[in-house]
Amino acid sequence: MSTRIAKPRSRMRKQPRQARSRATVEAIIEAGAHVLSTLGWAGFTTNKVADAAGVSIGSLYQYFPDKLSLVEAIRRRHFDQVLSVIAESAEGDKPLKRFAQELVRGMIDAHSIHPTLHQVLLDEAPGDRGSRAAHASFQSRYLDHYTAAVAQYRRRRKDNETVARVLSSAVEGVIHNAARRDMLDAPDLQKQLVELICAYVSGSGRSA
Amino acid sequence: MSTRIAKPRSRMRKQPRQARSRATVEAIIEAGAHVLSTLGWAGFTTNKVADAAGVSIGSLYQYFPDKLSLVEAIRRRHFDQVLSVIAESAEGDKPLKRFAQELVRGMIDAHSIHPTLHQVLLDEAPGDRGSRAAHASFQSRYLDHYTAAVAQYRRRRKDNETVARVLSSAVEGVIHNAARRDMLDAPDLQKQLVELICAYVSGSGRSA
DNA sequence: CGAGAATATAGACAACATACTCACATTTTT
DNA sequence: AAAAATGTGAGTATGTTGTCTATATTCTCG
Repeated sequence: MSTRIAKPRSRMRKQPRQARSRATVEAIIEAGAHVLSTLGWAGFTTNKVADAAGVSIGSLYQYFPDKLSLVEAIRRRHFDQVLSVIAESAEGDKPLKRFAQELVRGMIDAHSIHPTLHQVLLDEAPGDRGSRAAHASFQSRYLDHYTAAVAQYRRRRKDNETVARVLSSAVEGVIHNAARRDMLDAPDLQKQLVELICAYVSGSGRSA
Repeated sequence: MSTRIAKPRSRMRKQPRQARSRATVEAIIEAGAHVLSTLGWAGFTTNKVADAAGVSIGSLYQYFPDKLSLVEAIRRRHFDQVLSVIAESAEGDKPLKRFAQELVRGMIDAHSIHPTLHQVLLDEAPGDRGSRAAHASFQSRYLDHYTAAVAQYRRRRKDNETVARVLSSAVEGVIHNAARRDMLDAPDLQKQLVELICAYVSGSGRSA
């Protein structure tokens, strides 16, 4: 009934109302992503983030009640970006090879800005109380795209769940490894990753 | 000429001479591996390690000049273990499928004790000045096993380097993902990972 | 065996880093 | 010009690394 906004209080201490403060919040999140990506969770300090964003530490705590809520905002933004990229690569009725190519390209693009952010968010940064659901939802939607693709292209029907999981973690492993070496845009690697996907999905169950 | 021992001074402050202190050092390294695996690099504090090892902080610094030299010792021990496991899975003249099975089994075994230690050591924990060489050497020997296997089983000769890299990072990705979920011993997963390896190595270059 | 040397352990402490607060300054809106 | 929103940065409480000295244990050798 009231005009009160339903946005969670735990996420932000204060809602930014003017354009100026919205820019501040954006700068903090972007700087946070940068610090997290380059220095890892251990090097992710609120003071460094405030510095990198060009704002004072006080301003940071004006909008984020604590460190975790900041990393939560970063996580949310990054996962949304990745999901949309993946989703659009996986829709439609393409032949397997085309799907694999677009998937690989999408994954590489999604990791080009902050190469190690994804892995840091997944492995190092702790998830806070309220984020479990969001995180699980992301993982689930993420896997769904793989499962759908696997179901579409694979001959055998059994173990589609497991196959999707293996495929997604294999792709992530390759992307992650390439990101660590600054090799994300090596064309050899793209080609081989596409081959791996095609070979596994189409060939699985033949030589058993 | 002198009887001075050539062991590096930077690794240990004092060489443990009595059995008691050798046990202490071992306990510290083991506790360190445990803390690193369960709490990650950010939670890896010297006090926690000393506590977990059941020794005082003073004892820890008696043998390790600083935090990095401790993580270095952990790294060395763990990588030696993994390498020996991999090496013995990859020797001999087995058919591809048998090689893949033993490789997968070996990787799973190597990660069963401290499931996430490998990833933490690779991604989170910083390498110190002197360890770059050792680390590179490990990576290189590690890749060599893959490259040898790839060269042995693949039909096409080109891009063996890249194929080995893609394969190893894919395997690591799957293992790592399973470790995070406590699914390392799910038999489905083992089977699918074996299939992935076989499909990629044997099928690569067919549908191009 | 037993005294003194060598080795090992303990934990208080100094120096520093980090998360987060608070009283106040500045800018924008009304 | 009053009020609301935004921005500031020194300051506090807490935790971490690594040192130092006192104490306990083990070894060596007459």
